[in-house]
Amino acid sequence: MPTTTFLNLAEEKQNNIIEASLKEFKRVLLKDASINKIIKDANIPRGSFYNYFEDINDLYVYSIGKYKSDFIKILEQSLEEKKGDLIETTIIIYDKIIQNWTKDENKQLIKNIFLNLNYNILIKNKLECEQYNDRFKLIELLEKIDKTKLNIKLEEELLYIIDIIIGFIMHGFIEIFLDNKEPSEIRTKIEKQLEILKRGIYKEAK
Amino acid sequence: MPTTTFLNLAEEKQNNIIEASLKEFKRVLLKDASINKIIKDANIPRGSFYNYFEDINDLYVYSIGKYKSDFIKILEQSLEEKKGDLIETTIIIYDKIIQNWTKDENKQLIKNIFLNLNYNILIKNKLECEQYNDRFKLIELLEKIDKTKLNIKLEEELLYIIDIIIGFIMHGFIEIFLDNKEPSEIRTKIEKQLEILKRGIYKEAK
DNA sequence: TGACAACATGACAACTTGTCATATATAATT
DNA sequence: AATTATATATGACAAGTTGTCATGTTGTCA
Repeated sequence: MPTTTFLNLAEEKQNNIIEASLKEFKRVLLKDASINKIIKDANIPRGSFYNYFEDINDLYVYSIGKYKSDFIKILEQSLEEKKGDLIETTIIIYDKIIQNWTKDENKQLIKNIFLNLNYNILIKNKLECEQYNDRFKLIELLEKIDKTKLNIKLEEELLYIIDIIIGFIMHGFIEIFLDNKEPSEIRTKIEKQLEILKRGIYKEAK
Repeated sequence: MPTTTFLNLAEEKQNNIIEASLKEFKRVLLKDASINKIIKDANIPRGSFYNYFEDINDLYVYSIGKYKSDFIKILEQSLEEKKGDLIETTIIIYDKIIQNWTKDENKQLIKNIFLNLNYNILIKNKLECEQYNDRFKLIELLEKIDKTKLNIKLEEELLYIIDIIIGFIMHGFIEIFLDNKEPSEIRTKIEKQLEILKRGIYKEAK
């Protein structure tokens, strides 16, 4: 998390720093990103950087935040649109994200964000979410899911199912950004995976 | 991949280097690992290192290889033992890996391996597998799975299912190594997820 | 023996990061 | 208005990092 010193900065100066960092995170992977380049580009002295952020990971998680909240917005809209149907929502979310991310000039940045994804970053992110109220938002979202169609016994099973679906989508994006697969091909694959999930993998219910 | 120069080295010298690297990979995450520390510890000159490996990632993937093949062995054994039952095999694999990894002095190293996991590394690994015959092994394994119990239409669906199951297990390990959750608790969770997968999530098959 | 290729070596340039003493601005108190 | 306290700015610096490359050294084959 940035320090209050950073947050008290004039908005323009904050933006300069964020923009400079995104430029760097677009250029190279997080592990190779250079604080030097960022501070030179943003025109701030070295010492100031360390007054604002703990280290480059700290800056990264903060700068990338926008893409996370974009994602959550898309999620909310889609659930609404499909009246709580989990599978249909998944497909439409996929389409919207692809539309948002693959076209524009941000593709390189998004690709790097995916490549940077490791459990280290996920944990840092998770802690941050718990500190803030992201968790509450998640619960609100869960309540919008139409459970009447679902074959679940306990509320917690819903969380497991969502985990599985997120896995499908994430894996799909990886293939698009890294293996340069066609979004349409991956869409088909995800649809098939969802079909499997819908009907179950065992012939007779035990 | 190491150069042939490295592979022609006396076995003891090779081992020295691998051991030194594992010591370093145990100490810190890959992104912070120091080639300097490794070459000093293995007592080889700087230039030699670059005669043997392209960079530290190259060395990492190679050094970690043992754990990967351990995993594949456990997989083969377990499938045999459970006569091809996919779900039962999953559970027993989980138990065996936990037994193998959580006790001994390697826990810190394994933890770091998980933390290092990112799609960057996965891709590097994937390319290596394709180059060698790991892919063939996978196909052999697939043939040992008892498909008579499974509700699948096409062979390729089996691959999707396996992806899902690997997701469960990986996620479980993360929680054990990073959130310090109890292996028994995670076991229960994985069993529940498998149950969901078995029966499907939708009430009526479409 | 000579010639060529394969490998070993460590000095070096060109970076990196995080710290810290010092300077400056802003606010609070006398 | 003068003094004190607090917050912020700054850049030189130590201590590290990596990859390269010219120069040795060794081994093999004609």
